[in-house]
Amino acid sequence: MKKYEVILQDLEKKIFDDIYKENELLPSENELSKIYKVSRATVRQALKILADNGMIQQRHGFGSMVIPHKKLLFPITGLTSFKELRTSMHLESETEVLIFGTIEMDEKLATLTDFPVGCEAYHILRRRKLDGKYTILDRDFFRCDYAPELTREHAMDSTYEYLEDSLGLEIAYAQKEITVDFASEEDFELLDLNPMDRHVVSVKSHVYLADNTPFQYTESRHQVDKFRFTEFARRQKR
Amino acid sequence: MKKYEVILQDLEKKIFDDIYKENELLPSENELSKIYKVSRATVRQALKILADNGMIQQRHGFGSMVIPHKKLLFPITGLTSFKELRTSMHLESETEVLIFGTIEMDEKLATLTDFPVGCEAYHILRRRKLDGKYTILDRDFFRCDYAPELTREHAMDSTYEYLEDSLGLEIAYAQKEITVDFASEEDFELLDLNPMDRHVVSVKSHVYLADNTPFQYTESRHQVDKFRFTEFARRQKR
DNA sequence: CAGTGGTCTAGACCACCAA
DNA sequence: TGGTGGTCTAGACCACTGA
Repeated sequence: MKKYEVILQDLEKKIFDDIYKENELLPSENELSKIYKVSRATVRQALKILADNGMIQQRHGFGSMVIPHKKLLFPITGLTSFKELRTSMHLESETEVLIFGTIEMDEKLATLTDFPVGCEAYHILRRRKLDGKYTILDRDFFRCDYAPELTREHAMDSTYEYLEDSLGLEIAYAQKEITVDFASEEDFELLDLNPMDRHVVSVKSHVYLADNTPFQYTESRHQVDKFRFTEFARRQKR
Repeated sequence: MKKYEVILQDLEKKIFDDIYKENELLPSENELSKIYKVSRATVRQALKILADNGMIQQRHGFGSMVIPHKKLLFPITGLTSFKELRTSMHLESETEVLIFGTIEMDEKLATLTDFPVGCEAYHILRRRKLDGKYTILDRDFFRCDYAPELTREHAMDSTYEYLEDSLGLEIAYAQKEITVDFASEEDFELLDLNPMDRHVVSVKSHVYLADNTPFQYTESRHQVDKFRFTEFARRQKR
């Protein structure tokens, strides 16, 4: 493990365990570099990540203050799969695989997914049950050439676990879009929507590998009253 | 201007101007440090920001590749005010100030805004017209003790310009939450909602200053079919 | 004022990638 | 294997905060 990762995890744990309390200062960078016996640059690398994740607020000439976090619930900033979400929220849930097949990208699908025309992809439709109600419908496209031998069983469980741990794929980043769309016939058919609801929340994601290959396209359709998205955002420098 | 900022802006411009093209590599860090006559660490500081903003993808042992960006529309990651949004989208718009007053925080309001009980705050209600329709309703609370002499005129224009440029307030970060709520009577009264629509998209933000003071609370209510949120997200390291 | 974080340098070694 | 980015060091100077 890298030095800055050790420091990062230690600081995270101490913040979580209230050794460094909300609205109080961490030891100074010089002190931390003595404590961990590393250079100040290494300490700063760990602190930068804490700041990016909204755990501390660094102030020039003053110190690094712990941002209050106890009142916050689950922060979904970044790529978060349904399974991670479920476990972090401690909710009962079930996943049902409705479609598991492959499909070739025609012009229209290629534009949607950002895959090349003619590329073969897995097409997976999954339904998620939360608190006994069908709440989320996930449609996924994975490129076959990068994820060979993906099975129905992987789809039931966590696909990402298989892709990252077993195949060693490096998922790098995603471009997401959240909109509110009209509920389709399929939505009404497969989800427990309130008949009065005309809309669902749609979360569309293009997912890319470390080499910029478009690898996955997902659309997630949520019952409107069960949807919640939170974000920690730092003010853009101008 | 700091050296890394000069490099950052130069690289941004060259990416935007297609001198460094999509899916091609930037010069290596060693080359860049020769080009700009700085240390490699300074180059890396600029590259880190480009990577955070989704402009490049860095790969160990390979190089920094320009992420395709031409197909992307407006990215709203971070704190983006209505005015910035409007100008970046080149949309016609108007702002109307419906309420401009002050209010003292009782127990309930204090919990909502995260301000201390008894604290005095500006209460501003604004309506935004897009393409001739009333589309967005913004309710703002600003702490009076940090923003003295905020006027109706500031509210008509950009409040952030006044707060940051004139008052020198350092807005640091925000915690945002997006949900779909039932449209209230007020929403129906003040917005051009489709009578069939029962919902609006609600974006709630707590905004904090550099010293962690809760300074602003905003709720923004959007006509569902006009709402769109996009995000660039890097995969969490595990 | 002494102490803090922000910027920057000139090195070093390593892990990774493509050829 | 040579070049790449990732980590790390030991310094330096500066700008900012609070007392």
